[in-house]
Parts: sequence; structure tokens; C-alpha cells
Amino acid sequence: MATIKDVARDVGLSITTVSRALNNYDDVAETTRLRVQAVATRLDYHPNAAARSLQGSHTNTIGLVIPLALHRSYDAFWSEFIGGVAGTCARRGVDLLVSATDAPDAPDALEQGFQRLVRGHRVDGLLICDVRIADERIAYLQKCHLPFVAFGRTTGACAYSYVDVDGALGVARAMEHLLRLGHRRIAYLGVDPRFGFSHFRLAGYRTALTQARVGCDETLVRHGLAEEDIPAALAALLNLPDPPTAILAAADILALAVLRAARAMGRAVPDDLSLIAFDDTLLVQHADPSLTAIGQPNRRLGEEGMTLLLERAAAPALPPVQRLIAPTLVVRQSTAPPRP
Amino acid sequence: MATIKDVARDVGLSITTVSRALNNYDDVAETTRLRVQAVATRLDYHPNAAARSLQGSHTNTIGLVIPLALHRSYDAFWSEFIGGVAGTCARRGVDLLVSATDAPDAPDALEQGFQRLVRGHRVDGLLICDVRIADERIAYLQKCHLPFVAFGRTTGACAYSYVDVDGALGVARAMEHLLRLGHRRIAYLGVDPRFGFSHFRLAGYRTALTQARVGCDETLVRHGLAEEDIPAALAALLNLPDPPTAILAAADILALAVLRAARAMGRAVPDDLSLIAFDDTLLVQHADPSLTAIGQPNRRLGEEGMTLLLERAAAPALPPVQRLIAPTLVVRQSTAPPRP
DNA sequence: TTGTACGCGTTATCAA
DNA sequence: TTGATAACGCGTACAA
Repeated sequence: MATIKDVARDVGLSITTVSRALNNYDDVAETTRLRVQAVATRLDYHPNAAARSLQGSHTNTIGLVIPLALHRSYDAFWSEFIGGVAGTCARRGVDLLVSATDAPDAPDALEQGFQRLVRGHRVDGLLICDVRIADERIAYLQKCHLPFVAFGRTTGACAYSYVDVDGALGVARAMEHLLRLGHRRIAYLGVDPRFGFSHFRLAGYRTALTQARVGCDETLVRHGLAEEDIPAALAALLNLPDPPTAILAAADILALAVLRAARAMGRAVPDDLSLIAFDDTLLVQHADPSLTAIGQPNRRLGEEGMTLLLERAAAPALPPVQRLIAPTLVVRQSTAPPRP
Repeated sequence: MATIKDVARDVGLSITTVSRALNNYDDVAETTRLRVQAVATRLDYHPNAAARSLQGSHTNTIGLVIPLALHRSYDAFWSEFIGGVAGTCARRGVDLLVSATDAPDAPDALEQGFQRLVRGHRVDGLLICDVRIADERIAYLQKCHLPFVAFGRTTGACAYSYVDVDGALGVARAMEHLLRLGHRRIAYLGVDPRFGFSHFRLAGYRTALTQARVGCDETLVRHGLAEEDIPAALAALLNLPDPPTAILAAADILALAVLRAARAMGRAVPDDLSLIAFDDTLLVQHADPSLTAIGQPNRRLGEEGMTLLLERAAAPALPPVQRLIAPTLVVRQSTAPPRP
């Protein structure tokens, strides 16, 4: 592979001049620049990235930290998100280093690969995903003074940049839809609230009921659920003295499980029971009946996160930006007024 | 950030000794090694990756090239595949550089980012995805003498390493299942056969019929289809004088469209029409009736590809390995004997 | 067993 | 406008 030295020898100039010619310095004769460029092209010269980052102070590389055990690995979320991230990098000509590390609440999470990235000067900035409501990586990165953007947010107020879905707003819109239809007994089924997104969705549910002056009946709230817990949870809800007429399932997989369980129990959706899903995936769209759902723009989340990060990597002094993306409610066939 | 020089000064030894102590050379006193390690830890020293790759001849980094426009972005394929790739890298301590480039048949595909990786010495090896039946990247990489593994394969016989799904075998198993049920008129619906996977699935269909001495009726074959073409294609097939009794849809999205179109035309699956999908996604499993499908282990594909590549990056002289992964047929509710 | 000296490919500083 | 030289951090012949 040709180095700058080969080019210099071939064109009969010093290494210095070649470097400046190729980097568009303005103190080099135009004819010289042309000669140099011609030779560089002929020799198929490309600057060595390692030498560049060793000499300069930046690497032209950004790190993306994703969980090793991909939750939501069953749907298109990560495909779309990573597509957005990688596409943005490609357009800007930055390289993308992907590091899959253990879940951030694992005992030695900080010891994992992602520390290699920051301490080995591998990257100019980091986009960290799967942020938990308490996440020690935030403090660590702040201490390192490495530009970073979080996808997701902690609960504490803290001055760092993040992009996140406004889960509470999404839930609020869903609740508003149900309330307007006339529902007053609305149950909430969710996954582990230690996941940031789960936490904020649940919070949104409670807020929405309070603001609507309906009041939040905690017997209608079940979280920490997995798909297989749904039949029992639904049965318990429907056997209450004053059972819910609508259900908000804060993950698409849970919603589908509710649909199946309801059918097995002889309840029709939406006639006997309205149902809304969070996560507007193909699964939800293809269900029968198709489900009313809260959707988020996965690809755009990746794009926004990376755009924000690239700005900050270029100008680390920029103030933090905290951007909440509003989800959309898509009304389909699974919601209707409650039985009179 | 601490460099090796800081460690050397602090421990009162030369840079050389520190380097050897940390890299486990055996010509350094054990007590010295311990002292050095203690100081390195205390100073939070981590070797600079750029300096290492500049000095040595390798980068400890592997490149993954994915299409910029992710086909199959609607399902979990890329999530799972990338998860397998990234997990394997993480376990081996190699960094993963992801490059999203335009589709390989774009006019300037080779000019895209992925050339930066190979010519800028950014990586020790490359895993390229979305390989077409004719793909100029193969020849280019061979010329560069850069270790690489393809996910997917070209049609021409060529000595390079690849991992791919044995699409023909998958289809053969599906056909066998249908033939055993008694079907003789089996239609094939597929996407653009310029995609390698699509090409081999179609080939498997023809081979299976020939081997079963049923003969391949080309009027039952439609390819280059998208989801929206399905209603018309199905109508045309069912209006044939001797219509098919079973359909093999070589992509899950197509299969679901067939299911909907059949229902709209008043045909019951599987009573009037048997249906098999290729790609055993959640969508297919949750369909009603659930679909018999050919599945591939997406995560394992990523793991196998990266494992193969890491072997070759470590020992470039290793002979090429071409590994075909056998898909699995999962029989569900959408297949039954034809009406008598 | 340890230290000296050099080179990897590049850009920046300074002198010509 | 151009060139000689140093520096980035590390590994490694070779010498001590």
C-alpha cells in the first residue's frame, strides 16, 4: 500500500509539501497541488488512519454502545435504529465502532469493552443505548470529558445530552383516546420498570389518570410482566369486582399476548375490551383485529442521536441538549367505546 | 490520560521494560512485572490503539459492511445478525467497525466508505453482507489480499470464504413436505432474484420438482414481486385452468400478503390452499392460522461468519471455507392435504 | 534482566 | 512556496 512517502518520492517533492497539497493548504502552488493529486490517485494513496489519529488529537471515529443481550431482539427496533446511526455516520464520513457490552446493571459493566474505547482513545465520542433509570456510565463519561449522547435517560436531573422517546406523552395520548371513548377503568400492563422506557410509560399512565380526575386504581396496574405472565394477569383483572374495560399494554408482545388470552377467555376485542399497544410494530399492525398503538420513529431516533453527538464531538463545549421525541398514536380496530 | 511513558517514569524503569512487563514477555523479572502492573493500574493506563496499529501490522479491528438501505429492515433479521457479530467480537476482544454502504450494485459502490476501511488500513478483515449473485467486491478484496468472509455467495465458483443459508435445501424440505401431503400443483412466489438468497431459493424450487419427477410448470412461478403485487398474482394463479393447491412464498411478507389475499377471495388456508413461508419470523408465527415456515438461525449466522473471519484474520493463509447453514422447516397450521 | 535507539505514517513548527 | 525536523505512543532489534 502506498504511503505519503511513496507519493513524495514519485512526484519529486518533500513529504511536507505532499501532505499540505493533499490537505488543501493554501500555501502550495496550484500547479504543484495538481501534480501531487495526480500521483496520489495513480498510486492509489490513502492516508493511514492510525498515523493520523496518533499525530492529531482525534480519530474520526464514533462509538456506539449497545447491550450484548439485545432486548427487543425479536423486532425491527435495533435494525432500524442502527440503520439510522450508521447512515448518518456514512454521510458525514465518520467511522462507526460498535461495542456490545453487558447490560449496564451487570456488576462489572464499566469494566467491559466500552471502557477500552474511551481509555484507548479509540473514539471521539460515544452514543450509549439502553440507559437505565440509574446508570453509572453517565457519571463515568462526564468524568472522562468524552463527548457523549445517551439514548434514553436517567431519572435524576443531570446535565448531559440525550435523545429519548417521550413515553409519558405517548401514554397520555393513548389514555386521552380511551377516556374520550368513555372508558374509566383502564388497566396498565408493563415490563420491568427498571428499563427507562418502561418507567416513563408507567409514570405517564398515572399522571394521565390524575389529570383527568379519574384517579389511579393501583389494582389495575401490573408491571414486571413477561409474555407468559399475561394469561394469569388478565384473568385476575377481569375477575375483579369492577373489572377494566380497556387495557394499555406497554409493549407490543404483551399486547398480542393479551389479545390471545382475551380470545381464549371468550372476550371480544374491542367489543368487550379495548386494547392499545405501545410499539407500533408490524406484529401489531398485522394482528386481527389490528391494534391501536403508540409508535416511535426508530430510524429517526438513531439519526437524531448521532447528529447530536457529531455536533458535540466537533465542538465539545456545546451545552447539553435533551431532546424528547413525541410518539404517535395510530388508531386501528382494537379500541371502541365500552359496553353500556 | 496516562501513556506508557508516565508509567515508566512513575515506576522508575525504562519504557521498554514496562512494555514487556505489560505484554507478558518472559524475560522480565516477576517482581518487576508486579510493580509495573500495580503502577499501570493505579495510573489507569490503557495502551493507545492508534499507536499500536501504527507500530504493529494489525489493528485488532474487524469491519462489518452492511447495506445502507437495509432491506428486511422491517423485521428482526439485522438485529439478530448484528447481535451475533458484535457478541462474537466482544468475547474475543476485537473492535467492530460498522460501515453502511450503498447497495453493491450501485454505480460507485466500490468508491463508498468501505474502501476507506481497506485502504486506510483500518481493519484486519472484513465481513461483507448482502452479497449479490454477481458482486465486484469479491474480486476487489481478493486483489487487496485482505482477509474477508462474505455473508451470502455469488453464483460463479470462486475460492473465497462465505457463510450462507442453504436456501435451496430449505425450499427442498418445504416442497418435500407439500409433496408428501399430496400436492402436485405448487406455485412459487418470490422477490427479486438478483438477491442471492432469492436466486438460490428459486433454484431449489425447480430442482425439487425435477427430482420428484413432477416437473416444473413455469406458469406457477412468479418472482420479482413486492407485497402489493400479491393480490393480482394470486388471482392470476387461482384463475388458471389447473390452479395450484399450495403456495410457497419465499419471504414472510409475501406469505402474509397471500394469506390476506386468499381470505379476501374467499379461499380458506389450509383447506383450500396450503401456504408455506420462507423466514420464520414472529409475524409468521403469530398469523392466524400460524404459518408453516422455513427458518434460519439469524444470530448464529452472524456468529459463524465472524468466527470464520477472526480465524482468517489471525492466519490469512488458511484455505477458504464455504459454509452452508441448513434451514429448518417448522410445520404449523397452514399446510394440509389438498382437497380430494 | 534491563536499557538504548529506531521506525511505523502523519501533521505541525520553523527555517530557508 | 518549499523542505528539514520533531512529535504522537508503542513495540522491538540489539546492545549492555
